[in-house]
Amino acid sequence: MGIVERRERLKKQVRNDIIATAREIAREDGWQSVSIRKIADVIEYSPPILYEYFDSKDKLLESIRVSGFQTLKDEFERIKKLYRNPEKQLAEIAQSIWNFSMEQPEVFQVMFNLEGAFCQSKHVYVQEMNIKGNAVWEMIATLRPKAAEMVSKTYYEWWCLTYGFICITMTTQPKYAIEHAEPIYMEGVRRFIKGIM
Amino acid sequence: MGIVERRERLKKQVRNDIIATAREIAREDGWQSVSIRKIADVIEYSPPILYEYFDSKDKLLESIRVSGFQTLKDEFERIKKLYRNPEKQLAEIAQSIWNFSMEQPEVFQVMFNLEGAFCQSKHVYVQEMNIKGNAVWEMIATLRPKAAEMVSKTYYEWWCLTYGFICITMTTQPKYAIEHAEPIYMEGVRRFIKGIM
DNA sequence: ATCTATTTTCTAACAGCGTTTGGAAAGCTC
DNA sequence: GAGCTTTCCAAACGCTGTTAGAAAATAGAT
Repeated sequence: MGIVERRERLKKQVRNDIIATAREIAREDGWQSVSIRKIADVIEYSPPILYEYFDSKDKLLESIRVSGFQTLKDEFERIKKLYRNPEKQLAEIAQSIWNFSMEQPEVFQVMFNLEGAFCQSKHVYVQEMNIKGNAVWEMIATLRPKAAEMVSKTYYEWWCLTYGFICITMTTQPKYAIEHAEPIYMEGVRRFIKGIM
Repeated sequence: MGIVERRERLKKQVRNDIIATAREIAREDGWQSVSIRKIADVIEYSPPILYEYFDSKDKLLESIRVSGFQTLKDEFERIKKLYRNPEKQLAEIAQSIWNFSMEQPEVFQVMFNLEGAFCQSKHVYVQEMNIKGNAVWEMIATLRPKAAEMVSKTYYEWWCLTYGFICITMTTQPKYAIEHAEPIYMEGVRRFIKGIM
């Protein structure tokens, strides 16, 4: 009686195809030119079918945004377990965010509404940036005992440093210049970590 | 024979109205909901009229982007003349960028394609961020004599610090939290300046 | 003042977008 | 094979940027 299972497998497959296609188009021509109809064309279905899988285009983007944040969070947890030294942990996290944003720029763009990507649901990063149970916040707190408010401030600065660097590099730099920007970023990160110790 | 002059005045007036209306709508409902038809409605003309003033919607946004960069550049020059101390100059510039971005967020959004604003013309900020004749670059160079390449690196870091801070604050922070973020930013700027002296 | 030429303006349309509706087609159960 | 359910899509709605061509308003000349 594998009929139901086969159906569900197929459903999942199509759902993945939709997301993958959206990202492919975005990667090649930018989020601006991602449309329901184009995705439908590629996955060889009619446009209304997409609404069986996502309530709206916005919800489709939201799901990409959510899984982007999840990917990062998983990375953070992995690093947290892998290294004991918070200094090392933070440097590794910085590196992993950079890599993520350069390897999957289209996801990063959706996560922060960059470069023509536009997804309404703010609640995602409001929740994800929250300090409660946040790996980076805890690392900063471990680095040197301080009042929670001070840690939050430093956390905000960290956030602006890393994401700011990436956001600006992504937005203003041509592709060939990106590898040039990376060491500047990592040096800034190291200086930042040294500065708060 | 003031006929031609009157016509040109009127033309200029309408052009300004178009830009002002676009910005108003953007400020209230976001760039996502700025449309040619809505602008036409407000200025009480039919949609095709806008094409007498701008080749396309993109060119309209481009002109807002250009004048945004021009406003900042003028500010920079003003500050450069007003203060002799490059340390003070940089701090003032940081403050003026912050103020600009918080007072005219819709312009800042167009300048960097944030929050659903999307304008194709990259050449604008490629040119504007260029180090040639750039006030900030020169201030950093004056701060401490270094090789030009080192100055450019520091300039890039400055750029990422300020615009990164603003970009992230604008994208992730609710309105009420922005005044809270400003001192963190300015403190970061001061530390940055101290760090490169 | 009238007629013509020019400029200004708008109506109507095109193609594309996200989304919804109604029903056709296919699959499954009995 | 009949009846029921699920899957799917053609067509349409209202929106978008943009263009073509006709209408209206204006300017200059007679």
